[in-house]
Amino acid sequence: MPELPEVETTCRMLEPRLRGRSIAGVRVHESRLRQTVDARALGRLRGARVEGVSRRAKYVLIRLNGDRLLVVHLGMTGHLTVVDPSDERRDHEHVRFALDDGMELRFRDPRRFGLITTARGAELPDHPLFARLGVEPLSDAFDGAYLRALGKSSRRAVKAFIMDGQVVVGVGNIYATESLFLAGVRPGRAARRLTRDEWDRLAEAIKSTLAAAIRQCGTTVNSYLDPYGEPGAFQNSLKAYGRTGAPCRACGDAIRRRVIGQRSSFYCPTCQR
DNA sequence: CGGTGGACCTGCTGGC
DNA sequence: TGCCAGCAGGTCCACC
Repeated sequence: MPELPEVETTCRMLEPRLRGRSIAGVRVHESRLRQTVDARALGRLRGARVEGVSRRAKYVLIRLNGDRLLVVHLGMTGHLTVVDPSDERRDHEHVRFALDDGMELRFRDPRRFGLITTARGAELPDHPLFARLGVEPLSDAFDGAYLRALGKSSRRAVKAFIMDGQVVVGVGNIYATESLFLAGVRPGRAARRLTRDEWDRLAEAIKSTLAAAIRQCGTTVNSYLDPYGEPGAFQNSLKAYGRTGAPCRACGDAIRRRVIGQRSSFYCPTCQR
């Protein structure tokens, strides 16, 4: 499900429900996620107080007192919610945290591509999950010059290049597809063939697409739901993703589908060069 | 070294 | 109705 806008939405909605709360108990029902869940490490968080909720790449960082972090990655189908403990536990609700206000934070993930672990804030820069991550696309460090510096000698398809988390984080299949449409660049172009102008347009397209999707609380094409159980709205604004054969909203030509790097890609053969 | 292909999972959809 | 193939928002690792 989740790319940067969905993770950002999840963080923003969790923050007011978690900040100031303490963890009263932890239950792990299924530990076989992307990484095996360390139930003892999670259990040591009992008594910890939530200071805030933030995001790095597609990781949710629940910041706790004492420089501790509860780190959650939603994978493809992960979901965090705060519910009443009397709500019947659903299939695939793998971890539950009792909170001191009587509510419960639950992590649900049918495909189990997500992960949930602990870390120290100070160690994040050297942490194996975080050490090699690229720049945040909404930061000033990310622009056309940055993309070009890394991509100008790469033979990879530009779509695979911008989905590489060591280059820029948070850009998954939907937003890579939409950003390339907005920039007018075909997804299969070799990165090193892009012009300076195209790199500039692509960086700006990534920023504006992600920002617009955050304003719409993310994209729900399959299963994504925010912590209140509500879908996003950006699926109504998609111009290319999932629109095989449908008319391009700009020129009317039929949108095409092509697989690049084992991922479905969609583009307009007229608007994208 | 850069780049690709497969692996990890469950669930849904569409065709027969 | 049942069965099967193909598809799904992510990441990691082995291999060329």
